[in-house]
Amino acid sequence: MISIKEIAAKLGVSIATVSSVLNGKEKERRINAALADKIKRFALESGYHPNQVAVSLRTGKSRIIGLIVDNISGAFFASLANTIEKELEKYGYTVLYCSTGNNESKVETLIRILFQHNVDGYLVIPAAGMEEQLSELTSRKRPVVLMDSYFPDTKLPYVLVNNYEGTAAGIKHLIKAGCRNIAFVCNDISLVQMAERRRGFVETMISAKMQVGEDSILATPYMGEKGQVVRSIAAYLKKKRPDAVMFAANYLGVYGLEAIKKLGWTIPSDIGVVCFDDHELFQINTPEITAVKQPVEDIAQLAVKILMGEMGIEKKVTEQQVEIMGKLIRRKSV
Amino acid sequence: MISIKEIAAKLGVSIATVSSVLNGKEKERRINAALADKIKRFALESGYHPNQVAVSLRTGKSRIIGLIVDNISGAFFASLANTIEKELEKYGYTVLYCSTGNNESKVETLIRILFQHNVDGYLVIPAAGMEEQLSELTSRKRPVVLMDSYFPDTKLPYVLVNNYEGTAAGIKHLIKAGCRNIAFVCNDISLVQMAERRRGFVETMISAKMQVGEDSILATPYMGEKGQVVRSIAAYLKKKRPDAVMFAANYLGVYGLEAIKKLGWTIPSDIGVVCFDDHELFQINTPEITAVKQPVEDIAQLAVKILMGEMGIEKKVTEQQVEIMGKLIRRKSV
DNA sequence: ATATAGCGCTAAATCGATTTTGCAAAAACG
DNA sequence: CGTTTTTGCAAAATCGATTTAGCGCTATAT
Repeated sequence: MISIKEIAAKLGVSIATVSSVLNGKEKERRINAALADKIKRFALESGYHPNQVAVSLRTGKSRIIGLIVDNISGAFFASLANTIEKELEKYGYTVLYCSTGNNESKVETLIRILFQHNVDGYLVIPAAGMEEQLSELTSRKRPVVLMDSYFPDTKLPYVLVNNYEGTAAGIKHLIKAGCRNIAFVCNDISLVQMAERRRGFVETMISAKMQVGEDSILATPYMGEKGQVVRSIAAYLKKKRPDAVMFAANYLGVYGLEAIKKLGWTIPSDIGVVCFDDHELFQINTPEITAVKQPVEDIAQLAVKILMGEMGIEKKVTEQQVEIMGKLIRRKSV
Repeated sequence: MISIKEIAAKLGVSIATVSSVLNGKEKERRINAALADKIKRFALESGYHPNQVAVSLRTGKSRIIGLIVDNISGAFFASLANTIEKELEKYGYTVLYCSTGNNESKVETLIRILFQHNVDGYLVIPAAGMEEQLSELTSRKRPVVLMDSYFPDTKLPYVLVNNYEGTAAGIKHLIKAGCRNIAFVCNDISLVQMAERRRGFVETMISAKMQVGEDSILATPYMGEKGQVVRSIAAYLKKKRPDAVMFAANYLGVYGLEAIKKLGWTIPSDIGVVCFDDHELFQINTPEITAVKQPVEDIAQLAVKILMGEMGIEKKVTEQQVEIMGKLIRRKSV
């Protein structure tokens, strides 16, 4: 690995001159064009690439973006990460991926490590307990953009699907199909997005003048073991006997399908099904399951764009707290 | 962010003393215990953490491991990444994840970027075209460990499932269940692992004195569009009419299930099914699909261990090219 | 009597870049 | 011709750490 020092020595000039030329400041520094050319040519031929660590130490920038999620598994994340990486590459940035594994204590360590590596900006799927640290980051001029969820009390930029309208679209679809006794299965996470989906369900039902009460909603524990969740859904459905059900998350939909299978019911004749957030399985299942698909790519793209705006790499995006419409994919389950 | 310089100034000692103490070299450098304590206490109280970029520039180490894959989607990768991150955390290392997106030209750039960030070691799911660069890395004392596949011509360490034995186990399971006309569906990738699975099929069939010929194997194009692959599998099965089929990859299994559904055949009465590599869907499908599960966690753990050995962090692992047995998960499809 | 080793710490070199300042020589000016 | 400006580059400071060499003195060994 050749360094700038060696180039300078080989050409008999100072490292300052080499640095200036290679950073395109030859005009500004009035470097002789012939000399500049010679330096550029030599750098190219010798395969010189600046040591990023040294650059980072001096400039405080790293050309690295931290992507923080609680868990890497899951199609949502996979698709998100792919798009983000693709987008960031356009700007010459690399992704440093970290998962916090639902572990609050790890969050602090993690963010500190990234900060000490001069990570320039952060894309974050928020989890409880990181609010403060993320605000701290922004105040230290390390922009943060949230995805998938947000903190209601902060002004941190975010991009996510419109949970309210998405759920409403699903419910309206069921109503239009003639369902009258609609149930809603969600989990007990106290995050904003779940509350919004719930609100979408309740308000849509009310404004359609349909019956909706406490027993229209099942909130299963989030961290529950799979079998348990399936059983609780089955028990709920058996008691409630709805003619349609909407699941508020894709994993709930998957479990729900198993519950329905266990009950021996047939979709859509015995029960109509819609799920918020799509899942690979829904395309393969018999019958295929109607779902509200999250615009994952749009979310990722916009998040990157906002981040780049904050970092001064791109034109600043003024609308910093954005909800994007999801798309109802009509299949065979209604 | 307080720096070592500020600590030294505040305590009226030299930077070197602070550095020695905080790096646990107080004994070696015979630093006065009282002074050492004072320094440690002050560092703790002031929340000092060394700037990793500066450390990296000086030492040439970064405490970062690069995880290079071609594509982040897919359950295999997700599970792998999770375990790797967990293991590396034990050693105080962070993962820098990068995907090459099946793009040969990106590989070079990517590896160079990582190298310039002083990435200490590499965990790689190999793809064509990275052979040379990875060898280059090892010769520059940046250890590389491969997972999932390997390069037959290099001595790079690797950890992967025993493809031959795994396939053989699946085929034997079918034979034991009474199947006589067994088909094998693989893809046309010219990577070692697929060749091994194929060999596992053919040799097991032969040694069981069962008929096996050209028409026992379907090699579908890898990059094919989903619908096309499904159709080609369906056409093949319809013509061949086997009483059992083994799919050589989980995505082939998923497509295969669709093909079988399209043919209107019932599993396992019309056709027995085994798949190499498990998939979430296989547990949910009716009937559940028997599969040879890759020991993903074991692979990840061992790969990390070998890497740490090469980096001198742990005792060197002598067995550097390892194949781990997969596990046949008996379900309802045979 | 001289050489060596130990003490506890500091000064300075170093990693590889960027950036500010400085300084001759050449050019322009009066 | 003497002075100021401009030109074109070099020297040095800087980022924040690690690490080697050495300071000046005393105690022990040769």
